[in-house]
Amino acid sequence: MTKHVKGAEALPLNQILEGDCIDVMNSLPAGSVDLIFADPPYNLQLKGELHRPDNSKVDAVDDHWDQFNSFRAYDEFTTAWLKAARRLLKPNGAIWVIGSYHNIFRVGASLQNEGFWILNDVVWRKSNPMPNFRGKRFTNAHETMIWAGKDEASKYTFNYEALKALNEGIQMRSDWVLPICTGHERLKDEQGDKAHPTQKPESLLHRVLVGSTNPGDVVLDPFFGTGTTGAVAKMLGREFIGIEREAAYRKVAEKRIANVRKFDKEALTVSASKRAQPRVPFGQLVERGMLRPGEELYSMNKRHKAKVRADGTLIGDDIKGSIHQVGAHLEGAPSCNGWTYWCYRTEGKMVPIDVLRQQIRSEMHD
Amino acid sequence: MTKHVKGAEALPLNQILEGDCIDVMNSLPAGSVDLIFADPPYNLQLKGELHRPDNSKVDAVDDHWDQFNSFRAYDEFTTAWLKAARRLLKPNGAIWVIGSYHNIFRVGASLQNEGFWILNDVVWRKSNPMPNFRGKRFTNAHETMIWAGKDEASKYTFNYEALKALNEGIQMRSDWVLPICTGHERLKDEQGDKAHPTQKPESLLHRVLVGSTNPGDVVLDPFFGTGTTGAVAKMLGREFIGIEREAAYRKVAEKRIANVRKFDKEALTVSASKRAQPRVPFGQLVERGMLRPGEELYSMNKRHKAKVRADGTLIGDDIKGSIHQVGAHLEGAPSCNGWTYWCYRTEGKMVPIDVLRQQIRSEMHD
DNA sequence: ACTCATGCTGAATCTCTGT
DNA sequence: TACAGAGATTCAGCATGAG
Repeated sequence: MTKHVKGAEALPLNQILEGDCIDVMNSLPAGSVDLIFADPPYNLQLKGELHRPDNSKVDAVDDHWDQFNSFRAYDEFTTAWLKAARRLLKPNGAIWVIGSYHNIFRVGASLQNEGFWILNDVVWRKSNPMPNFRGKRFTNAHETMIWAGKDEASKYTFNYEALKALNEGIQMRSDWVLPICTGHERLKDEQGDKAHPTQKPESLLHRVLVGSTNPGDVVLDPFFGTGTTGAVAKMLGREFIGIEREAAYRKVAEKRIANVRKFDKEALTVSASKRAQPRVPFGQLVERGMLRPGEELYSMNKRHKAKVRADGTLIGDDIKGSIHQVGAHLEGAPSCNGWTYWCYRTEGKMVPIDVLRQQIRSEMHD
Repeated sequence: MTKHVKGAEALPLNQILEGDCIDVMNSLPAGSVDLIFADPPYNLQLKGELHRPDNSKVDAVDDHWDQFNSFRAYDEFTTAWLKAARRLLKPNGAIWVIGSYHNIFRVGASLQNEGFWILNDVVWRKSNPMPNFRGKRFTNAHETMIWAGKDEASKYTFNYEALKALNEGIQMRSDWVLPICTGHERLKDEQGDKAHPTQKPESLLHRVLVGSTNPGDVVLDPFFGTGTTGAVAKMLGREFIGIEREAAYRKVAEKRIANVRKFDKEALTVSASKRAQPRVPFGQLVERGMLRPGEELYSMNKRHKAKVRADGTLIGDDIKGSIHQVGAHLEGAPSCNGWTYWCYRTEGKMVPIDVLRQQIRSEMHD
């Protein structure tokens, strides 16, 4: 356990800071965190946790009024920690918040009110939920996570290809089927009771962190509890900052994280997006003699052809321009990826020109 | 189409009332309705056009009724119709509201503020959602419904046994897998285009009405559209009241409901659908910690090995990809079932990874 | 009659960089 | 900061028509 650092210069990485999360967050430098994962409390009875600015006492009131007041207190608490969290985020940072129907609607509305931009709501579908014993409602078999950018303009991190790979080649959906935290993973205290009432499974954080951070990113969890976020961040080679008020939770989390080993570097390399690959202008294929000026290219569907010019543009029957422009014009389409649209002839076969680009890229890695 | 009745004495049953839903609701007698099902505008805030990778244009929901100037304007609208709706409910009445992440958090918070008591949030998991075409977010594969009683004391209707029967003898959960409305069920206008941009599937309303109403109950839908609520209510022997502003939608709904026949009693017994073996992506074994990134897998014939990566892909000597791709490449085969090809080492023995998949599947049936 | 290939569509807040 | 241009991007289900 480490006291948090006063002053804005140093970021206390891979530590669990002690104290109230709003105070601690306000003591850290603005714009320094890549991702926040938050599992806020939603026990409306514990008004002490709820940070009402005025400690005004509510008169004896009917249930409805009292309920309204506890919602209002919860909203004030939510708004306060969200403001502090948003200040900490880098411009392209993002936040995840998890909750149930008791609090998630208030959290979501507050997120929007504070200027966060919701990207998805993601449903954690529990494969082994507790049944509804009295048979009066549906089995409460899911929790809701909200993923939001710092603002509408944020260029948030989204490792599309890695998530698609995790899902065996199909784009990852907004509903995730994962078991609740049980067995060996569930931390126990010295009496053998569960150390924390709502410990989240590491599988959930694995998917969140693989999907929305890169290795080396700073991940902050203002309601750290027994440290699932920190443990998974360490495994995945991300830096974490935890904040937790309760000494008992901090103690369990410290021990837990000390026992975690980071995965191999090789294992952490994740399927990369094409967007991250170096850009190769089409003209290079001509300069390098892979294609010759005057050579003809054919569209995938074989309905069109065009000639390569020395400057790396194409000329068709009634159009000249880039590989993309000519393709789009010929197809009457708003846009066209010329790399996959055009083929050249070699050894009697038609081969997409993207193969030549791949060749150049692989040479660049040598 | 019938004009709504002025005066509080008579309830206009099984009719579609014309006009703004708040005005019409306020003209009906208080405390007269058992259930409200509401599918309000989602306030999507779409900006530009969106094209599929094949360049076809997505038919966006850009209707005038979905336009609001601000969150505040949307909140005022929501609060107003919820107040009118709550007045109409009998003391033991309940409400369902459906929405997406664009609006559901604001709707949920307003419900709580107005004194409704949330019973469950229910997730409609779409079996065939529209993908995310640009690869920038998760597939938006679900919508959220909130089920709430008029107040905390309401003795709401919940047909536990009927729902359990619908679910092959297992308690109904808060996540429902149902397909979107397509094919013959999707209503068309005279031009053959979809009659309504957001028609809901009858299966969804079937489950809502079987679960939370009794035969003869009065069900009100203030955003009636093309009348799915009315059609299913009629089939199930419930009374409905619809409210709809747009004449075109009312016309389609009238015709639709006229063609609906109430089910025979036997027909209400739903045939059990055979459950397919759920697909388990290999990545889940990694997320769940059954295999660790960096761990080595061995081929059945022990001639090859490969390392697990954090995104659920494998990396071999000169190849990376899915368990199937890497297996096929190493064997020089056109395809390979990675589940039976790869083994992991545990307690000195080699065990096929398919054993781990079976473990996950058995958990899913609990 | 049956299979297979092709085409269309669904509540969607859906790009990034250089000039 | 607005604009232009490069270039990256899809799953399930149903309808239609060819073989």
